[in-house]
Amino acid sequence: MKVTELSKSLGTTADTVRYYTRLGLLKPAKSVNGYKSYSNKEVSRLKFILSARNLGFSVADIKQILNESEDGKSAYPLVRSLIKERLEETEKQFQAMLALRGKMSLALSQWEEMEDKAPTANMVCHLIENFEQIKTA
Amino acid sequence: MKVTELSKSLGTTADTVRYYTRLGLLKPAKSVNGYKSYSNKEVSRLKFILSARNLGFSVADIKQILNESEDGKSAYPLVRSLIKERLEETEKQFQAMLALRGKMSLALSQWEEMEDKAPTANMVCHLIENFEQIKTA
DNA sequence: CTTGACCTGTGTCTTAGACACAGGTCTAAG
DNA sequence: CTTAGACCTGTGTCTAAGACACAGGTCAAG
Repeated sequence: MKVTELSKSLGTTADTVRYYTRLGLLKPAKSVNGYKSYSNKEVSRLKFILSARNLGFSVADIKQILNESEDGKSAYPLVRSLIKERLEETEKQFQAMLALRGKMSLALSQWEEMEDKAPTANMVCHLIENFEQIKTA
Repeated sequence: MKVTELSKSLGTTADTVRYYTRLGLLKPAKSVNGYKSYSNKEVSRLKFILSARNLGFSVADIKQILNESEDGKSAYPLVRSLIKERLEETEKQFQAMLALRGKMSLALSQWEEMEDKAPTANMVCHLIENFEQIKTA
């Protein structure tokens, strides 16, 4: 399997495969011509990596997990603790986005009815500065 | 006003102020000793920048907005169209996070009851690979 | 006159790839 | 046999929004 071939067979890009290879997550053999050659085992690894990414693990997480399992250890404890961390982070980001979304759509709806106004000496854009003042008031 | 002074007075960091200054969003005068000196006008600008960041505008957006208003134009139309874009993006990211959060917490709850198992030849971590299979089945 | 707290510019680091580029390789057609 | 075009190679740079590091300059207090 060559790079593009592999990437397409799993629905990803050649650049992604190259990236993982650079990081040492995939270890293709070298063909005589210098092309990278991915075995079935590498295909499984990539499948794993993509699944894990999909589940919210970072590439660094995946590297750790792969290391554990290469030592023949069970990756379960690590996987559980990592996903807990990631879930907490996701939860925080989620709440932040929720708040931001609310703020943005409130601003947008307020602004839609207002007439255009030029900047003044002490204000760049009344919309934005006033919005913040109201909110914090 | 010196950098740290300014940053603290508006509840941000010196690095952030330096960053905006590097980008040309803030234009401090130079003191004799070479230190940057921020006027009241710069303080207002920073206040504006922080408000806009808070509302979801990117730094590049803000740069545009500042340019408009420096030309004495009203930034309103630009501000409205930018926030629409950003809101759409935020909405997409929000949905993505929502889905991810669901997937993660489902995985976590499933995994918590399972016993540790070592990796096998064709699977790095059964937890992850099986989870994806189930989901896509 | 030294110590410590502040400042300066500049450069590197972060994520997860995307994109570019110079050059090597393979395949098919002329 | 050659050449065009499609693929591959490694390497380097770019993204956002700062955080952090570092060598060196400046200042107030003791």
